[in-house]
Amino acid sequence: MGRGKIEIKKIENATNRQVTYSKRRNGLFKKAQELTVLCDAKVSLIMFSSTGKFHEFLSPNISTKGFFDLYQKTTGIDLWNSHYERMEENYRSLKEINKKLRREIRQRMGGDLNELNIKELQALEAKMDSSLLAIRERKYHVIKTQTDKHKKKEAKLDGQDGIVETGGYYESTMGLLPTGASNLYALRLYQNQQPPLVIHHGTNDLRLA
Amino acid sequence: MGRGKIEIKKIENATNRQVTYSKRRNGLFKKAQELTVLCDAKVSLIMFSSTGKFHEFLSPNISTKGFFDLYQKTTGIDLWNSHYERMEENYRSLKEINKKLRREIRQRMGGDLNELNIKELQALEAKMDSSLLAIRERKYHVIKTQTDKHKKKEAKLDGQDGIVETGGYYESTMGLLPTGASNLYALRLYQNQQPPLVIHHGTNDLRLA
DNA sequence: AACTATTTATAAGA
DNA sequence: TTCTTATAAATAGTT
Repeated sequence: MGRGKIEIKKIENATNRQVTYSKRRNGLFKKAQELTVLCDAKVSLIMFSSTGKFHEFLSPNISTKGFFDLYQKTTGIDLWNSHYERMEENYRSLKEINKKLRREIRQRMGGDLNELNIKELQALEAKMDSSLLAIRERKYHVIKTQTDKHKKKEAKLDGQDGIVETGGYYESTMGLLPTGASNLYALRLYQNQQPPLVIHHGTNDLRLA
Repeated sequence: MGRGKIEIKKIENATNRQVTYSKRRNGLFKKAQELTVLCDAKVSLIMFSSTGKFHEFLSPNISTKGFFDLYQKTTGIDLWNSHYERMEENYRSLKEINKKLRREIRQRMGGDLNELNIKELQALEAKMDSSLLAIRERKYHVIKTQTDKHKKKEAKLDGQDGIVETGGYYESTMGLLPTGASNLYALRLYQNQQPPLVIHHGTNDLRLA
């Protein structure tokens, strides 16, 4: 539609190509706009020129995000959504577990005890008792071992870095996670996730699966 | 461009609108196709009719996923990606914290003790001791209160549901999370997230922020 | 960026 | 829907 008919194949002259791109792009956008209005349709039109320039048209009655969601819902094409939702679910689950683990610890430290009834208190007391026993046994064992070592080698005790190191580890874990990990990486991360924590209260023991 | 000029406003007659949609859709696709070839451009054209019917054109030289990635890369528009990445980051962080919380609990229960040195063992023992004391105190307090109540009212003890209920809660939390939550919900979820767990080892107390 | 001769798209009718 | 065709609109090549 012009002074002469043209064949539909790549325009080799770069300048010409750019001009035609510009003209036809506007034409396309206008048509998209008209279709939106005339037919009450939702249209998304995105284009990149051969030089990488970007232009976009989107019906005013919808957001890009909404359009994308609609696209997925309609096509059933799953680019990332199901993964995303599973991750979201897992995220919530982890948060919930975390909350409970924290409460567990708090109670074991003697806090939040007014949330517990007698039966629970007794169970907790018993557990703590046996735990304390195990800790003492272990302590004596370590002391004995080290004392033996000491006697044998006349060497100093080493290993003073335990708790402090652990503290540092906690903090670095919090703040220094890498950003900008790719989605593919996330997918792998998800697939390698550890199995869920299962806590058996029936037998009154706490197993960490 | 037809037998008569038309005004660009919504076509009220549904049949007419449908016909026009169909015709103009084809026109748009043809133009998009031509632009792709003539100008060596990448074009994505997606449309939904007012009746919800879906049609799409995509340049043959790219995939939908690739197009979307290109879109994001070029525009820098952050539909979900930064949210997604932050969530991913948080997810990893939570997993890490979870792991540590579990270890914390295991140790408080008398397990994994061989990871600790004497100093740590002594600190743990002391904490456990004072916790046990607090638990016992609380237990006696509850017993006394309930005994008093009992004497006053001649009523039975209630509240037998503590541990069992908690166990059930754990399990339901694991398996019965809702699926298909919307992304918007996820965003809110993220924004409402609790602040990170901070554990101070320097002062040898464990605070849960 | 304009102009304009042509080609192309399409509104209305069948 | 699909075809037809008169007419509106888009645009290729030119300035």
